[in-house]
Amino acid sequence: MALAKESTPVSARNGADQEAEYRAQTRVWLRLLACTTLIEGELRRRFRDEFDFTMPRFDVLAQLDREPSGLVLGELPKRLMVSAGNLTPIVDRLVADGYITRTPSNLDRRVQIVCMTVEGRKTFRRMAKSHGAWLAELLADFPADRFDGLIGELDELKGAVRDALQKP
Amino acid sequence: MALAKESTPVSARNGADQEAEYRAQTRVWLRLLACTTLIEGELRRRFRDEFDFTMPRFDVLAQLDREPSGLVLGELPKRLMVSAGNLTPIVDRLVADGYITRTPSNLDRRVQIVCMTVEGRKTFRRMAKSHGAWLAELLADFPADRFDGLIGELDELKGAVRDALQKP
DNA sequence: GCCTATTATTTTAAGCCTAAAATATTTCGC
DNA sequence: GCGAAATATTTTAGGCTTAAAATAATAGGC
Repeated sequence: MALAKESTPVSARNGADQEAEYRAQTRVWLRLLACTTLIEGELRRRFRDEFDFTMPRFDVLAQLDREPSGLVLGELPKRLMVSAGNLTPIVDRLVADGYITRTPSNLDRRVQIVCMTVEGRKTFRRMAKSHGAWLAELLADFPADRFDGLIGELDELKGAVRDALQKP
Repeated sequence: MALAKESTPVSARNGADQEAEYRAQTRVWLRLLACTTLIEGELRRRFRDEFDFTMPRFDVLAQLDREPSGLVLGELPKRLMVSAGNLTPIVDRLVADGYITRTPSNLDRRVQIVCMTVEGRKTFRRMAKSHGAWLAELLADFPADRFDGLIGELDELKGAVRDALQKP
């Protein structure tokens, strides 16, 4: 089993092995979920308390910060891995608050371009700095020399899941 | 730096090191979030399509499945790491659907005991089986011999974050 | 040039989630 | 026993999320 990796068909294994792998997979998933929930909850709380802001709003600004000339609105749901309908009210409010602009394209009137304002960029940078510090605080007790290893594992996990989703 | 771990105070490091660690921490967080979002989204989709069910509802049943004699209602928010108010409508619906019962305690009329019904237990077991198979499918391409290592890292990460949250 | 399919976006319906306020009950100091 | 603090739960207000339907505009076949 130790060398079998994913190439061994499930049907070729005995029951005990399969059971053990099921348990390991479930444990990975539960740990992953617990870590994410824990960190996400704390970040959300701080965004709210410190800046009266939400993470989804911050995520939109983070995408636009990297695009000085703005972004086609339809690009946001893809990059943020959320549904398009979801973004409509979030973008609405960011526009109303003056952090971003939304202008229809002249070439294709279905398309809109969203772009950060000067005010938005300033606010974002201030929040991003705190965001980094919060993360540093939350992860301070994890050995720094093992970050890279963990990043590698998570990258591989992400790739494996993506591949599995691609297949059908 | 390689041996410094978390014991080196941030103030004692040079700027480049600190920058590098910030980036590593951010990468860990983004990978963690991406993996969780990816898996969670797919599981949610399948619960919906296959069973017309949601993950929060499944999570409640999963807790009750381990407690043959039921659980004090107030225990659920703690175990599931969600707010109490959140559970009220979820439990309401599970009761309405006949999967669980909710009975006031005779000793303390503030307290309620929730308990899975026979029907609920049957439904849960059927869904849990699929849940395990879905997870196995999604994680099939990740080397089986590295699950334990990843579980260990995630456990440590979770512990580190918990400790950091404890401090103030 | 018209009609259909496609694409971009918004709307709708339903459910999840939190924080904070409200309600109901119990416990405990006195 | 009485009243204040504590505890269990629900309600409320606000925001996020999805899937599916609706709207609007463009592109392409004929």
